[in-house]
Amino acid sequence: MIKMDVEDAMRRPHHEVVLKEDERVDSSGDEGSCREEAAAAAKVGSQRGCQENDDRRSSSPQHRDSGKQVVVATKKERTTMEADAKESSCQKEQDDQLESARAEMGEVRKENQRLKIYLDRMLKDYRTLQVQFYDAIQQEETKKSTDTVDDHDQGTEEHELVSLTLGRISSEPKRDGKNNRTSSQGKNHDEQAKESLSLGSLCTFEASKSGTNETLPNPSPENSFGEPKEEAGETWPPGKVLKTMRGGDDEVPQQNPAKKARVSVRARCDTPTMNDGCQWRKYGQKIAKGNPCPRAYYRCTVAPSCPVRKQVQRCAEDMSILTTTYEGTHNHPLPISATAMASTTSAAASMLLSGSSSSPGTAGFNSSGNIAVDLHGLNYYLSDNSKSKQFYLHNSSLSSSSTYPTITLDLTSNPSSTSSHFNRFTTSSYRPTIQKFASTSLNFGSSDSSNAMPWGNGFLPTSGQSHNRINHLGALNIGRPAMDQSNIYDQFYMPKINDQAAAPSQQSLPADAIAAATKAITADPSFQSVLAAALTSIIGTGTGSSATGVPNLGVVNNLFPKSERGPVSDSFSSSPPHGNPCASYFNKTTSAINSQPAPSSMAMFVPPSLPFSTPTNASASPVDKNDRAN
DNA sequence: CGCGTTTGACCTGCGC
DNA sequence: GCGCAGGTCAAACGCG
Repeated sequence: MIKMDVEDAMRRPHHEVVLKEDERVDSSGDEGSCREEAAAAAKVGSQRGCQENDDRRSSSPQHRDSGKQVVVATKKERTTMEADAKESSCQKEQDDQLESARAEMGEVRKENQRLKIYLDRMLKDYRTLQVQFYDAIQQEETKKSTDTVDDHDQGTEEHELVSLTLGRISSEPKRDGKNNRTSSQGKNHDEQAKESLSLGSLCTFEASKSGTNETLPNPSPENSFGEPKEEAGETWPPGKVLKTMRGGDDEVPQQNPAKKARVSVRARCDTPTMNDGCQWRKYGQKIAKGNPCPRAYYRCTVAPSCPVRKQVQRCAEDMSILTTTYEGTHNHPLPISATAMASTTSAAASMLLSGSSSSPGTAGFNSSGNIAVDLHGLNYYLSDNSKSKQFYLHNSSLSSSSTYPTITLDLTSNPSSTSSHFNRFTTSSYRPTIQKFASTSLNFGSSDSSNAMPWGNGFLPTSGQSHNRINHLGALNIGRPAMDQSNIYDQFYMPKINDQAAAPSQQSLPADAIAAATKAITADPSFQSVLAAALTSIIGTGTGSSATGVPNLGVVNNLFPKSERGPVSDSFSSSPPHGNPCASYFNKTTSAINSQPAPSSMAMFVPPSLPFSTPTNASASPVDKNDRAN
């Protein structure tokens, strides 16, 4: 082919050859072919020339005319020059190609820049619209809330509920006009949240929906989660900072020693610890006074300098309840599986601190203790300790943690309140119930492990199905029936992740259910918003990291050595004191936990797990009594 | 042998 | 100042 082209080119005028070669180069994109072609052309040309010369020579003896010899020589030179010219022209073409390629690259870069700008613009617009949208939604909720309260006879408890909602923007004007917030305020929240959490999550306080309609004291920006997260999560008492630094940790210096928030999570969990997606190393264990169950101390090992610690302790009165207390904020990218918990605790800590800034202990909450924190699409329903069993906010003047304001998220769920609260959503139709926490909710209260988040129990081998499926959903219970979640999951993840374990659930879904869910997703703006928020929080933070533990698209899992990203060995594996009622729990193998981390491929794409246990039973025992007894 | 856990000792803060 | 309790350290230990 090259030969034919070259021969053809030889017959053509030079410019034609150039054109032809351009075409070839363009089509093939291979500079080598051009060079090859040029070489071939030169070769052919020279051969022809030689042949011609030979012919001439053969005839030259007969024509010893010097003039003829000059003619022959001229012809020979011409042929050679022709070949050289062709070669040089081809090199020119190569240069041109390079130039054009460079120009093309430049254009592409410019286009990339433009796209980035465009994307930024879109994100901004999206957030703005989201805020506005939720404002509108909240107004609707305000209307409906009255009915909702009537529908549930645990109204009193609801007053005391606090909701931590991950990932949603719930800058809500609340039930009564007092707290109506303008969208601009919502924007502030958004920006603040971005600044403080880098999660794109927003956090606002929701006013009570109760009849008393106690509302937040008109949360000012600094009251509503606006504080830098450093204050929220990474605040350590001076002594602790010193200790940490003494210990060689690269402690983040900007911690505010004045504040140290703790977020305590109570959940039913059969496993020694809840799997929160993070890597922990146990560094101590102590029998705390008043609780025969030892308290275990864990340190985050995802990053050596990570200041986050957690304490794990069984509830003395209900061994199935595990209390996990988090301190600090991760200063490194987190595996997706850990982001939900990290952001939740961070949000809760921020909420607590922001509240305490104005009125220690309860400030920031409305007088009835209602708080809604919106994070990552997860709703946490909490209640104030002083009034409810579900949410415990204590200013630990009563306990050793007196210097640490602690917010407790009770996920043990009281069926009469939380459960029904959630059931409201889990039994709702596909159309999102525009209620207080409708669009996104974490189904902590579900008694059905297949519905519930895979925390804790969800990772037990027996619950592998739900574990894998929900895992991928990134702990997003969109506040719909479980089936919806499955569909959502399926739609978003199944095409990419061929998860065998998810198959059964998928199969169990009627086609029309899928269609309905699809329709709901595409038709319902709130749903879209929620999903968008969730996806944004996951995808939009690919750069990773902030101290709040922004997800890094799961890359983290591959960044660390196996020992660190491998199974978490959280356990009370130590032998409990003889006769210790906690023995059965402490002696439990950690295999369930250790087997929990998703396959690496999964971990890359999937936001697995909020490893809280899912309440199988409702009993809200007094909270961290065990914690504070001492 | 490396890594994580255990566990006694030590440090620190707080109340009396 | 002393004692108590929470929290941390680090050597010893165990497991894979």
